[in-house]
Amino acid sequence: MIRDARVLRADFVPKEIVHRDPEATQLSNALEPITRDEPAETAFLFGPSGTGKTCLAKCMLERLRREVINIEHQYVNCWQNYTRFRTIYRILEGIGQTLDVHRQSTPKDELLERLRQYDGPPYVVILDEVDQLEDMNVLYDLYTLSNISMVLIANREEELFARIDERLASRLMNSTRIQFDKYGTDELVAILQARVDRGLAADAIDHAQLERIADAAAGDARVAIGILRNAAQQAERDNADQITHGAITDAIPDARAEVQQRTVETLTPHQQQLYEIITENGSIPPGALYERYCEQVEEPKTKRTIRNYLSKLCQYNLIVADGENRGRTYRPIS
DNA sequence: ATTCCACGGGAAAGCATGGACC
DNA sequence: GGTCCATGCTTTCCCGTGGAAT
Repeated sequence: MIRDARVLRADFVPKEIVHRDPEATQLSNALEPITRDEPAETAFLFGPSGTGKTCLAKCMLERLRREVINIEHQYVNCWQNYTRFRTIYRILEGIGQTLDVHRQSTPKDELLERLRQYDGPPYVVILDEVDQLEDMNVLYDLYTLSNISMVLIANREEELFARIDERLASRLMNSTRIQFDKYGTDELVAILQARVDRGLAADAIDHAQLERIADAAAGDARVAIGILRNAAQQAERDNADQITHGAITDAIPDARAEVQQRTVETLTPHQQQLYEIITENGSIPPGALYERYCEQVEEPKTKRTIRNYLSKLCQYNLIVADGENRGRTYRPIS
């Protein structure tokens, strides 16, 4: 049934990107100066999740690396590396400069200094989920490094630029901004088909079934591929050589929940407790929430800390805060 | 008008980590 | 080994702001 499990993974980067030609061309144009040994234009990729931003960025850089012999690149997920230090650390890692960087020998900006002294082949950095950075000033620092080019990925342009300060924003005026829209059903089917061809046995699944998956995924390729993967794994467990209708039906809620579940697991126990209280109640005002939390937890943190947690949960799209100040309530994301 | 509650920025304290030095 | 120390990160404390309830 499953011939190549890798292509069913969400983070698999195909050689050819399906249905993103205009976007690919724009990105390619932004990166093109590199082939002349000049710094690339800063490129922004905006769009909802599962629209191929990360995939396209990785794919294009891979291609560029094949064409231009000499180029370094590094992918940094700012969700996991949201502090200034970690972001820069990861970037240094991409050029193997971290080995002897240790806390003690790292006065303030030794890290950035090292990047500045970098003197190798053109270096392109992909900063994914860049809106998760706690301090956008890193972008300014990175921008001032002429030997490093950036591809920045985020969901919403306005929200990101609202957090970028004036001087950086004005310098980014001439950057390339590429908008990604949700996939249509046909496009999703084509994406799924490509994975099926490479990853599954022939006849494992038919066109109508792919359409059904595509519909359920509502324009999100990551979800679509997740459904396909779960259904295929189910079929494999059942020793079936075809994916059944039932397997798909079962896989749909799983795939949606999976993304959220993974996020929840990255939270601390206290944060998870808060999230649990909120999901159990559906909607709850801050006062009651804090009370419940104190009841359920051995050594409760301060209210202020809980506010920090809550805003983190909001950022992670696990909960929403309705209303301002006094009238605020928290509820789980639907 | 006053009190109450919550928000969120900033400073400071606390905690864990891992090299330096003995 | 043991102690010291700089650093990054988390948590707490302090406080100004602002809307809602009294």
